[in-house]
Amino acid sequence: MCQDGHVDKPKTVPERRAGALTRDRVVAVATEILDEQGETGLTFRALAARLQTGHGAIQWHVANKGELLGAATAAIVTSAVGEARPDAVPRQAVHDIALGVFDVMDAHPWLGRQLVGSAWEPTTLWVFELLGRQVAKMCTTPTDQFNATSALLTYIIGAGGREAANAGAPEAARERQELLDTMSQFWGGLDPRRYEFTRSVAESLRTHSDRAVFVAGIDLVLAGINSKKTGIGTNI
Amino acid sequence: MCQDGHVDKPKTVPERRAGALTRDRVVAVATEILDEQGETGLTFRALAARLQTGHGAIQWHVANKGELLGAATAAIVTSAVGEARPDAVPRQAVHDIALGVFDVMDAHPWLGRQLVGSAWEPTTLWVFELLGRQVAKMCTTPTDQFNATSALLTYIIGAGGREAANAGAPEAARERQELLDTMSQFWGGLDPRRYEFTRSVAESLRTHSDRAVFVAGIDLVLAGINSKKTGIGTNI
DNA sequence: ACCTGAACACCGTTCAAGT
DNA sequence: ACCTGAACACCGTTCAAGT
Repeated sequence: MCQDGHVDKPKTVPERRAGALTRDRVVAVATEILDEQGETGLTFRALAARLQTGHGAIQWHVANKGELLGAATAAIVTSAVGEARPDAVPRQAVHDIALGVFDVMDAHPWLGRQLVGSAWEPTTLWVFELLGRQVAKMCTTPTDQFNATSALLTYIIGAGGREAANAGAPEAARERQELLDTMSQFWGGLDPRRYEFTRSVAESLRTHSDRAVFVAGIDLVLAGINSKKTGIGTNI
Repeated sequence: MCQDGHVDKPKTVPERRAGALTRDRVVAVATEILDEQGETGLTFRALAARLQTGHGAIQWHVANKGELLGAATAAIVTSAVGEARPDAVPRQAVHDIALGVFDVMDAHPWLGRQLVGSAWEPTTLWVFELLGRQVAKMCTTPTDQFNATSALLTYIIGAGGREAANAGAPEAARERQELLDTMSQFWGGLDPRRYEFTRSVAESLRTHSDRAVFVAGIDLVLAGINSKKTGIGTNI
């Protein structure tokens, strides 16, 4: 297209083609595909097609698919959870961290399963660290701190996994509210003898906000931590 | 081998071969393979080989792999979580349910990922129902009950997913304690400025029991529920 | 009804070969 | 060093054909 005359380009960018193939670019485009088509849509061949190269070339930058998914996960989550504001009270700081992870899991539904599957990868460890600093202000012993932080981490990541499962449900095309209406009606029609509780919360299912329910769970854990500190609620 | 004379067999068992191929048998053998080799080891071909049939035959009984995994999951979990003892206090009953799921996830590491991935399948819904009945004795409004039960379910299933991730870690062959020692040493050697908290709980990691940490998390949520009921701990 | 096995489309990964 | 593309082994699923 462009007529390329003899222009003295500054030698800052030694690119060899329009978009040089770097590991970052591979990961970025992989994230695009993941967001559009989910985990099953991401193949080395689809990735190669979009990057306009052979699929073998990609594997020079990332060894295998697991590494590719891991890198995409790390890039997103790390930038999502920043340092806590130094003046924030522990509860607020934990909210910030938890919701940071939650929102990013909501925006990239494939993230949930990925984070669940990676036990103590650097990304997970960093979230653990950030949560732990706040928990440390609320618990006395290291063991209590370890337990409480583990609980928060397990809950947060578990929520993401379930969010991902919901997003990838049978009819993903259907509207969320329409799906909740159908499910709520199903719950309401269950056998009262076997599903007395589920029936009783059918309306809550219909009107609930995933995010609000998520935060409510965080607050329950935090309240549990706090009640333990004050010595109240230990004998339930 | 056996000489088959004209024996009048009772016509109770119309079996056509030693082990007739039923859906239950397919699921049972699939579970065997899953326990031995994990999710990647379960293929229709491997299953067919062990069942001594063609791999197409299996697909007459179970339509696809998802259904196979779902059936295996349902069979195990349903039998693991029984009805709660009527005389148990809520906390004890929740422990029974939660530990029932945890132990079965621990025995079948592939279960975790499977339960995380199935959002509101009958199996999950049943655990939700059982948990909810106990929570209903501790919370007032349906919304609080819904939120609290969701939190417990998310935590329990999330824990199973992370357990599964740990079991499928790089060197699965290594002993658990050896792996914890290595990890603990790594945590202890982290940069004190970036990982002050993680460093401080390195010893807790080394000596912790997965099951105890799991229960501690359950108790935090329960304490949170209780503190909300008593109106204490709402302002953390 | 239940079972068989060939065939199809697709995948991750490897690797000899290029520049 | 970076990239190419053929080749390999393997998978889930389909389906015409048998009993």
